[in-house]
Amino acid sequence: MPQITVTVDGRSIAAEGSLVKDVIKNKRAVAARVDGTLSDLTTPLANGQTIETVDADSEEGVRIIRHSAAHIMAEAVKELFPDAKPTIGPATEEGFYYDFDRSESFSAEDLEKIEARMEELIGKNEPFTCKTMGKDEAIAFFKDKGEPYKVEIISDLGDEVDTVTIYEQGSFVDLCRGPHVPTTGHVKAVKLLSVAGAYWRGDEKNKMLQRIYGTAFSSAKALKEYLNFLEEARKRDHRKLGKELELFMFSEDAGPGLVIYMPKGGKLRTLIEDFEKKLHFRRGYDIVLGPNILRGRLWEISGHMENYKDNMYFTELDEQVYGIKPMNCLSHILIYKSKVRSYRDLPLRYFELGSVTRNEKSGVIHGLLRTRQFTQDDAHIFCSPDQLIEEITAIIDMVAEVMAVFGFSYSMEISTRPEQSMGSDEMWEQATKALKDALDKKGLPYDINEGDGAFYGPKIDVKIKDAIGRSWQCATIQCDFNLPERFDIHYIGADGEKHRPVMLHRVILGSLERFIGVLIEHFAGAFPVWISPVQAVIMNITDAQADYTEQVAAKLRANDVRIEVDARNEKIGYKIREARLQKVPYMVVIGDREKEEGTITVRERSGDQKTMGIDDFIKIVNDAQPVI
RNA sequence: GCCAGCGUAGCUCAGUGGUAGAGCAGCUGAUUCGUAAUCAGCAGGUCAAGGGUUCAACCCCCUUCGCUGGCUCCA
Repeated sequence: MPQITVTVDGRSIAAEGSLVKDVIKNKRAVAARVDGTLSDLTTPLANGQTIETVDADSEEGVRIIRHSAAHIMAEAVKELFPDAKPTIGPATEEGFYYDFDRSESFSAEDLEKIEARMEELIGKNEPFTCKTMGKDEAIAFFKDKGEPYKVEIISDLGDEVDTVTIYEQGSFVDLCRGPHVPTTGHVKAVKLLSVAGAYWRGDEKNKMLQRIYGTAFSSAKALKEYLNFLEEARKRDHRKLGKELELFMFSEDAGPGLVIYMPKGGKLRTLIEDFEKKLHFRRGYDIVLGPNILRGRLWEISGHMENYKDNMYFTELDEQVYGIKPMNCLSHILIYKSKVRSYRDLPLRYFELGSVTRNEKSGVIHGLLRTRQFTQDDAHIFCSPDQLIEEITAIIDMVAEVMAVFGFSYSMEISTRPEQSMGSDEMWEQATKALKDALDKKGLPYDINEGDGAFYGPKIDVKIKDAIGRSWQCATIQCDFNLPERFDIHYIGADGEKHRPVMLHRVILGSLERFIGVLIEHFAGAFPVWISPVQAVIMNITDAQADYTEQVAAKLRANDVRIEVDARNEKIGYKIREARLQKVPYMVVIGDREKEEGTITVRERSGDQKTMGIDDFIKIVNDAQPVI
């Protein structure tokens, strides 16, 4: 064997051995990057290669572990349920899944059995081996094994592909690009999580398969951390907290996906709305209000009938069709059209806390995060083309400002033209470019999300990140050259000629329902003082302080502090416990000492407390209001 | 909409083919107490709804509604 030299993790060495694993010292390596390509450790070495170790704990390493775990699961499933036909089984952000075609579905007990079998297979430390096969040979191979889905996948590969790789471990063979961990024993911690239906190739016209979700990690500790995270997420679930904190409810009698705000939720939402109204007035927006139903004809013009009809509800009045609005733009356009506009009037910014109604499929409804009726903090900006970038950047600034107030970090992406859409390619290009230019000008990074724009224009989506690292879509900025044309709106330019304005559709919080749901989970129900429905519970130690407690309460109320009084004949510990469970920011304790001194004792959520004058406390609460 | 699971008191949950239970919350009384649950008593349910099987159904079967986890879709 000739002597060869390779570069391993930046160090040039003479290779001893013939495989990648022979030159890697790292015991936790699960795979390697060979000249930049992810490869198995069993890949043969060649002279001059650059090899980088992929450690089990790295992001790529964990992904490979999960992918291998999916194969191990498929092996276990095939052993226990020979009739199950494997389809695909990739790693995902947080774990892996494998889809099977099987007439019966998997039960929770089946999952336990499969998981137990997986543990055994991992214990056997079976090697993963990779083979290359010609396409026709592979098709014959999987046909012979009775695996039609694999045959379909291979058959659909383009003509430029003439070989495929297959991986084998134990009794299981799968079509797979790899790479995989060297042996099953490298999957140190695995857990099956749930079963779900999933369409073959994600198309609802196709057959429904059985998907098993699981996750795997490089260590038992990492798995435990993940399970703790799931537990934490469950504790923060806004549906649970919404009930416990009496913020909102749903009623079987009212219908699914229809939020009913209870007094505390109503207060919370009103506070957010008040904040937004003030914010928008200050940023040069006008507040407008449109009707909830508009003539069908108008939705024809806008293109909704053609592109959005499935999401809309319709009603009939005086034998005429009316569409219940799924978006707020139409009345705003009508306001624009209500008189001749001059270039001097632009930009016009119309803001509406508009309730929209959309026909969401029954299966997608989810608490406040996905409802059939919700209220957007919506605005439409009509401007001249040369004002466009400036307006977009102003919105981006506003998003930054608002997210800072609520304490969210965020990232952005641009969504481009979807299949179902209207308008010319030039318009779309122009609109997409405007969005990109605005972000570039601000020097902000963004991803591209191909084909995910609105039917009338591309958009910038803002994904906010919550306290436990999950991201949520809230703000969106959409650039629209289409509706101005469809509604034939214009302004008179300095040249005395008619010009077409551009329209920006934008929301900052998005759906107030969704945003409130996210807020609940982000803060785990312990809202910042300024939006807490109840800012303080005033509690007396005994009846002896009842009069003074009422005086304190009256003064706080008179100074806009949102309080509740707990004057029940209960021990102070009991009152504190309840207020804590309700996540109230401040508890105001009043005993004989406070009564004599004319003070109050303010206890924070943290348990810290301080005796102070009533005015001091009023100042603390009022100072919690964000400055905008 | 599709696949799977679930639906018992206001809430969290036990329960069995033979006419339904606990804790908390609620109500009443006692206790007047300094930082996460004072004690006692009382009351509370067409077991999601409708149909079927059975001598008998909360339990088994069917249908509908709702919820949960996914798929598809999306603010």
